[in-house]
Amino acid sequence: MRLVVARCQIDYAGRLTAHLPMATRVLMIKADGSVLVHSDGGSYKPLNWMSPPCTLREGATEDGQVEWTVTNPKTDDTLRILLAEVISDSSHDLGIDPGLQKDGVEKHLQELLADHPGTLAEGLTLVRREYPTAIGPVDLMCRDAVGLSVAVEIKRRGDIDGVEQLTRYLELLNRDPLLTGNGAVRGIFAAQEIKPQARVLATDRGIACAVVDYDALRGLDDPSHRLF
Amino acid sequence: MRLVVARCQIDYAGRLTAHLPMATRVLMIKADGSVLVHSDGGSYKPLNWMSPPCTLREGATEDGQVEWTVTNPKTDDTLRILLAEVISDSSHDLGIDPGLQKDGVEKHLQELLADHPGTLAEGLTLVRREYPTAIGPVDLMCRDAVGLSVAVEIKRRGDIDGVEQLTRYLELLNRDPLLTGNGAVRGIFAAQEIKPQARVLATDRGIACAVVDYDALRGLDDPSHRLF
DNA sequence: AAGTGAATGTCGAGG
DNA sequence: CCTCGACGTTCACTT
Repeated sequence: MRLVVARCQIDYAGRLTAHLPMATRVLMIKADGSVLVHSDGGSYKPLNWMSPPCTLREGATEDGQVEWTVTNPKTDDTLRILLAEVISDSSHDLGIDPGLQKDGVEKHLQELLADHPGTLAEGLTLVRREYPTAIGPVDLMCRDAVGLSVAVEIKRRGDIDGVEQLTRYLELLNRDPLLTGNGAVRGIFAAQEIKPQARVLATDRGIACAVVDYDALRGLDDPSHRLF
Repeated sequence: MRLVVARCQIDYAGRLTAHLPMATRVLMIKADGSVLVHSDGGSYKPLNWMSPPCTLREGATEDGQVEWTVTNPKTDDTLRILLAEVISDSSHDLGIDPGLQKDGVEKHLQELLADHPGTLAEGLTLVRREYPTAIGPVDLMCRDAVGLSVAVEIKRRGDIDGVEQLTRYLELLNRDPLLTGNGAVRGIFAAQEIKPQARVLATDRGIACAVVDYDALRGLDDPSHRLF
């Protein structure tokens, strides 16, 4: 890992072209040759970057300025960095990172709802998770109190895409006589947050919406919240 | 901008929880208090981060180790960094960045196709760009060789979402007698790359697909390619 | 290798 | 302020 603080000007050419005027920035060069250009603001996304695999070639312009050329041989992307003044340049051996452990994403939400389908609708019971169809798996296939099939689509953030997805599933499922024997398959759109447009579209299509409280669900599994 | 190289262990709690075991990493602390944790690999996304607005508080554990606590008062996200060994710690004043100038994204594709609708279908002419409807603007509204209306949806990468979007437009447009006077409004789905699933869905719905060559289109506008 | 869906997405425009 | 769609999306996982 090499860290360079420098006054520089940068040009990128790849899927788009982009230009950064001369200014002081931080250049991070990783062991795999990838390069990140950061300014003192914005969020985690660099102003500009090159993804691996790529190689950095150090050269000079006619007038003696240092110029880096970073190229990705697979995509033909190039990043040209003109260095007007190097303020700091240091290298460090970081070793291999053990990696990030995550908890609390959509998969966990699905697991929790699979364990507690009754929180979505009174009397709902799980038939199976990841119920397979020709166009992909339905998150939860359930049966309601009177024995009708219910397809549940789970999102962390519920927007129109999720409603469209569930609609496609329902169209397909409602062609299956095994599921529709007792009546049409209903849909429930479950998310931690449901956007107004998504709610309107869902309602228009007869799909129920369920806003899920992740912490409350987790509480159901937490021994300290149990009654016995 | 402060750059710290340190052996550290990190815990994040916010929309999810995440943990990074003890290892050597680069910590980037920006002027707005935001923090980025980078390892010597991966791409531009940090292993962990805190977005502004947030504040960094430097403290110590019982056993004397340095501990940083970064908090975002709005979202209640917290990042706890336990520093076992600081290898390097430097600060630099970068000033304000003039910002990035981009060229070559979807807007340009739309401009080029608006100038050359005939490349989408023989005899197609532009009626107007960003044709307004109740559910949003249609990228290009055109008329074909025999006077029928054609709605064009443009994407850089064409996947199912785009087909759904165009379908919604077509449903709405086909209720307008002014447009359907001569016959139903047709749809063209134009993208630099069309995913197989999107193509199948489009075809199933009678929507034509057009793969657009950005460079060739640009060539039509380039004086050096003109015949006269 | 290619496709598909999630993401602590981020970012910017427009209402 | 919120909502929506694009993104050099990136990323992980499946086929």
